[in-house]
Amino acid sequence: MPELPEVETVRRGLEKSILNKKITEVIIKRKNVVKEPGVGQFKKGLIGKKVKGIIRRAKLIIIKLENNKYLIIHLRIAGWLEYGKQMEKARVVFKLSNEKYLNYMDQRLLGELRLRNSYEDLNFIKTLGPEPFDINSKQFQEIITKRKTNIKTLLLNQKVIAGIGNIYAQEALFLSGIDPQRPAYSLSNKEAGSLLKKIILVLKEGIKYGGSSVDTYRNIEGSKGGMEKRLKVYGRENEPCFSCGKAIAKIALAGRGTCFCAYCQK
DNA sequence: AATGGGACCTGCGCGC
DNA sequence: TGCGCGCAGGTCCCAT
Repeated sequence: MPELPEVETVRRGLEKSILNKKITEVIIKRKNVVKEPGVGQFKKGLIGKKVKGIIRRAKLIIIKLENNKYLIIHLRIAGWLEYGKQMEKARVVFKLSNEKYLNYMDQRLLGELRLRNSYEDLNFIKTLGPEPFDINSKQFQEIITKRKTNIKTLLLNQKVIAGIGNIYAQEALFLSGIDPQRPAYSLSNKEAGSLLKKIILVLKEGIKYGGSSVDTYRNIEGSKGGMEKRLKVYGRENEPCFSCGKAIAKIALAGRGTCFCAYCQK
């Protein structure tokens, strides 16, 4: 799924659905998705515990429990969480004290669940860059203008800036009129400032419309997002640019599909 | 130090 | 219809 807006949408949904509910049962159908601890300890640490908080950091959902343990969920590419009835295709099911279920769905089995005593010390989290909302344009300039990689690939590097993925990177670059292939250091201060503004704008728009359901992503209620209809370049190869009308191009950067308008983005 | 490619998985759509 | 291939919202590991 799941880039920052989708994960934030999930976080808000969880806050409404499972906060202060107790986990009464954990059914693990695919034990490989539970990365730590072992499935026995995983269940034992969760069953009978009340949910005390839902945190998002980058693309991670962090569920705080009353025993001060944290359930850390990374949805990776195809994961989502669905609340309500128990689902047949769920990989892990959490039964709650109100007789409802939280289903961990993940067609491709690339997602990860962890139960830990803390989350800040998880290596991935420790090495994350700042949230886009937490930096100003000067800090953003300092981050990107030292780097040689193309700007689009840099935006996907979670250690540089956290939460942006392949959809929103392409959208932000289109909105700021910057060619995704440009070396990061070649951006002027003005361009860097504009890019950060557009990143924040598009992420906020994504949150406002409940995320993008390009493929498997669903919100807590199992519904699609509304943002996928508002995307300007992602998934629009050969379709007309909304600004100039010429065909949207698609190239690969660091192995990832990248759509952009070669006329509007310089 | 930083970059690119492959690996991890499954399922879908496309062309032949 | 059936099959093989390429591709998919993310991140890690390894060789260079």
